[in-house]
Amino acid sequence: MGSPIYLKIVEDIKSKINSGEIKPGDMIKSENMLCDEFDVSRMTVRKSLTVLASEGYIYSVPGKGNFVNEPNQDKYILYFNEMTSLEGSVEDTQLLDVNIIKPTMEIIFHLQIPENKRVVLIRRVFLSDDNPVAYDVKYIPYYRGMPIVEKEIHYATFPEIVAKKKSLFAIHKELKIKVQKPDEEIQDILNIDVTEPVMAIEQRLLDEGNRPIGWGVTFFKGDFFHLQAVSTFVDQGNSIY
Amino acid sequence: MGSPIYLKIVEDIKSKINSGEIKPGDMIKSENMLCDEFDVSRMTVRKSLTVLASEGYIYSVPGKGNFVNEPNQDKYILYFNEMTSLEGSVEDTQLLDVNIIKPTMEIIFHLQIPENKRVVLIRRVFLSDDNPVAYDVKYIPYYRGMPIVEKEIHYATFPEIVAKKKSLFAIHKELKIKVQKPDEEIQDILNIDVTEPVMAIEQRLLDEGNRPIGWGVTFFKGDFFHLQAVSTFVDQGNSIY
DNA sequence: CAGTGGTCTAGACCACTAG
DNA sequence: TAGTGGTCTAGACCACTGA
Repeated sequence: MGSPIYLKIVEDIKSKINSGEIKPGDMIKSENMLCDEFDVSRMTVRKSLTVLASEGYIYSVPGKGNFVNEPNQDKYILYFNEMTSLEGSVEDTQLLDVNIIKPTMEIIFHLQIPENKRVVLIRRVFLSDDNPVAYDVKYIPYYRGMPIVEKEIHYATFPEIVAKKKSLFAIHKELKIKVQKPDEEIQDILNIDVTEPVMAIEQRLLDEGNRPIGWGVTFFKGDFFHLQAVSTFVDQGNSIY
Repeated sequence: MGSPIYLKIVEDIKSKINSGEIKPGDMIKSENMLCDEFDVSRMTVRKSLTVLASEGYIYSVPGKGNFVNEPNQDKYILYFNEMTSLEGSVEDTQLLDVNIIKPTMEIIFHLQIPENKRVVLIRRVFLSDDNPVAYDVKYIPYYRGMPIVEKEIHYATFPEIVAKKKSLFAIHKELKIKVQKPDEEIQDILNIDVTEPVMAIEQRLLDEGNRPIGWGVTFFKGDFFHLQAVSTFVDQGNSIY
């Protein structure tokens, strides 16, 4: 009962959408009509419509009206973190090496750097019960004076490694998720045979200007790993707060 | 230029956050102070703060102030659709069978139904160049008069199958993504041997009241499948529109 | 208590769309 | 031209936090 008027309007319109009374593509009542219907000022109605729009229910076209959105069926929220996404989580991390190398063509492509530019290579193994469960390879463009402190790299996630000073807000990330038959190197490191499938998660980090600042792949032993995702368009309990 | 004042305020605060001038946990200027600073009314300032909050940059605590959020490092947007996520996309679908069956314990668990309730089983194979690339199994609680029309099921996605009449807005979905060694049935259907890894994507559909209304798994041949995800917290070009 | 954010009003002017 | 949404104002009252 204590809930504000604008939320009542939000609920009213949501229920009309959920029940199918108004369908995707339909125009909803105009703002002025809603003002009359609920006997409120236009700003209050607009507050409601802002909420509905930010939750993806409607969109507005200036000069025409507000319209019901197509539900975005294929959109999910995914949580991923190479350090914590493992079942039972990682107990220890083993830093295989940190090296400054000449980039391969693949690395040049992914980091979009000149051929003569050097690259920092970081290789780690994640352990659970003293058994290797993931193998992690990362490439970062090298610049003079870069602080490559083993201790810092040991337990850091990729964005943390790259963004020593930058605000993490500015970093854009892309994941590519694949299954893979382990090659000999991976079989060796993860102590598995060729029939054990591996989840390969490729991470690309980009700065504000969409310039690559890091690229890497983490190979997870299949039986120690899964991802979960949930659809958007969840009525988040009308989270007051 | 032509851009409204409230967007200038948004940009100003965003740049202070991105540059690190104000950091996660910091309180930003109070609304009244921002009114003075930009010489605008409070509603205009609040419009700006609403935008920043909806994009995840800030949150507000009544009686205290507005605070900079921790960037949600681990959150990604994932797009998935069992019919279109395959490389080169599916050219054809083969409906193996549609049956009404007695549920196994696993199905009872996932659909949260009584033991004596019957379940509709749908099995499909997705083909590309006449080769099987995915095997799809779905379970839906059976109710009398349910229209199980083979033609409809042939090319439909899971939510479409379940939500014949309901609005798709009301459906909540969960995905579980795993790699898997193919068992003999899958080897047979996808025409692969045990060394070929398989991506298993489990889908759970829930209605408005979080009651399960569908459960299923799609097994993708590894070399024909990958997923992509991008970080949230993207400055979506300040999409005016 | 003074200060904060949350809600709401009753106006205003603008640019856009469509008949 | 009438109707739509987009922006903005200058107030108001409220509940809440902290000194």
